[in-house]
Amino acid sequence: MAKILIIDDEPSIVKLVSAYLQPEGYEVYTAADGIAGLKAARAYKPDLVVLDIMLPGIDGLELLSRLRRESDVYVILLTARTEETDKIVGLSVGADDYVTKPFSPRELVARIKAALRRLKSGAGSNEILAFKHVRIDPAARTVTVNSIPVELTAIEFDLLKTLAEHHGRVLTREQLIEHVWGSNYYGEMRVVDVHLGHIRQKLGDESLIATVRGVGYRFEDEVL
Amino acid sequence: MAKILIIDDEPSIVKLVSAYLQPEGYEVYTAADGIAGLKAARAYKPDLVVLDIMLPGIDGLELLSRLRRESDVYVILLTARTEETDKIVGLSVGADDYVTKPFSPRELVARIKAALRRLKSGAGSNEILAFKHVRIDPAARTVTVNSIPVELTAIEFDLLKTLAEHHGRVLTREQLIEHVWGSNYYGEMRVVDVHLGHIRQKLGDESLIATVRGVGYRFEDEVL
DNA sequence: AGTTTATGTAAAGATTGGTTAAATATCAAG
DNA sequence: CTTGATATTTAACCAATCTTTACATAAACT
Repeated sequence: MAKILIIDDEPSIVKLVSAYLQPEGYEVYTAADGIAGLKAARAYKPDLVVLDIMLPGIDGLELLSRLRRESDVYVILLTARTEETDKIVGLSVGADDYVTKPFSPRELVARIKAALRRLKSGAGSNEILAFKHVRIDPAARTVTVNSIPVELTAIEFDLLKTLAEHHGRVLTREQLIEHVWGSNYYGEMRVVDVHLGHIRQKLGDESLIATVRGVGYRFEDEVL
Repeated sequence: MAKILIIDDEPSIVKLVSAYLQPEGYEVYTAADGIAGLKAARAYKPDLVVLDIMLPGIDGLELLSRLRRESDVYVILLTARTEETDKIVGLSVGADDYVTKPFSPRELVARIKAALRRLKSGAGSNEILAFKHVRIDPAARTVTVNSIPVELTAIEFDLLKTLAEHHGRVLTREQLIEHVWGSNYYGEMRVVDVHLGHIRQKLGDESLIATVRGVGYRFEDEVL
């Protein structure tokens, strides 16, 4: 999942924010001063940086402007009060959002999520997928076989949609898990088999999903 | 796509903002003073106006108040500092949002997008929504089921309306909150469940709202 | 045949959503 | 400014459902 870098010298804040982010599945990296922050940003290539404006060594704004020279990463600035000047200067230097201390962790997490969602958008299209008698509508999350609606669970739907989006190509269990579960899944690969069994059962003979022994599964879009 | 009018006498700012907006597919019009701005607004009927408060000729606020007499267009005010007075006066005269200079083009673009998104989907249409036995009148904010009026609270109404406007599509709790509560809500997502429970209770079996487990809710417009 | 890989099934475990009730916020009227 | 009515939000519980694991069986390949 997404990588987040927190640059702040107050351990309590770093701890608090990490505690909120990690359970959500984010990879959280931290740095306690500007130099370390810049290095960490280069090393880990985070998707988002939470940056305290008050830092020992390099000042937060200075760090931000340096960061901007080499990266387009989304930066949320943490400012010490509603010092309006901080806000203005911060935004002019290139911050994407800012949160004033004291802040609610919940709000910060919400902003982070919103930002990442916005960044990621454009991933899965919402086009209707139709093959033979199978029709998949991602917007409505409905599936019909011969115009008869079929009820699928969330995972079953995502699995079928992923296969259909890559119709004609074999997808390994790992690839399917990457798409449907995301990269922080550490369970068995065999889950895929079980859910696929359920999909086949529900779609009947028209499931169009072929097994490629030793490799994975393929959604058949044409007769072979 | 959407039409945006920028009214500002500083060519550098006009250029900068245009440069950010045009690649996004917006039709961008510009005007360098108040008179031209008002004319342009009448001629092009933009969906959104970015208006600098400091203008030669007619002052920005004066222009805004004139504009308001004839149009309901969304206006983002560009103010020269964080003069709180500017903000307050601006909003009281009818601006919908404001950005302080110097600003990050990125932020301005984000706000424009957000505003247009909100306009397009939510408050936009005032058409009566009728499905099966449910009839929703956004202008009067009334709902009837089988011609019998049903009393809904503000949030319940907006929630139902939002779902009906996107009938046939699944909306996540986040999307519903974005529409009904706006983008700066940082409370629990489950609040949606509670209000939905109330709506269902009041509308009875005809609520037409389906739960899509693990995803969100969908307003059913046809039998599947 | 023997090995490997996939399928079907069932039961344990985890999530999710409906519901309720209490806490909090909002608003109008006194 | 209080009060009371109403609306909204939070939190908790529980039932329903989904997900995962495990294992037995079946099929495919060597």
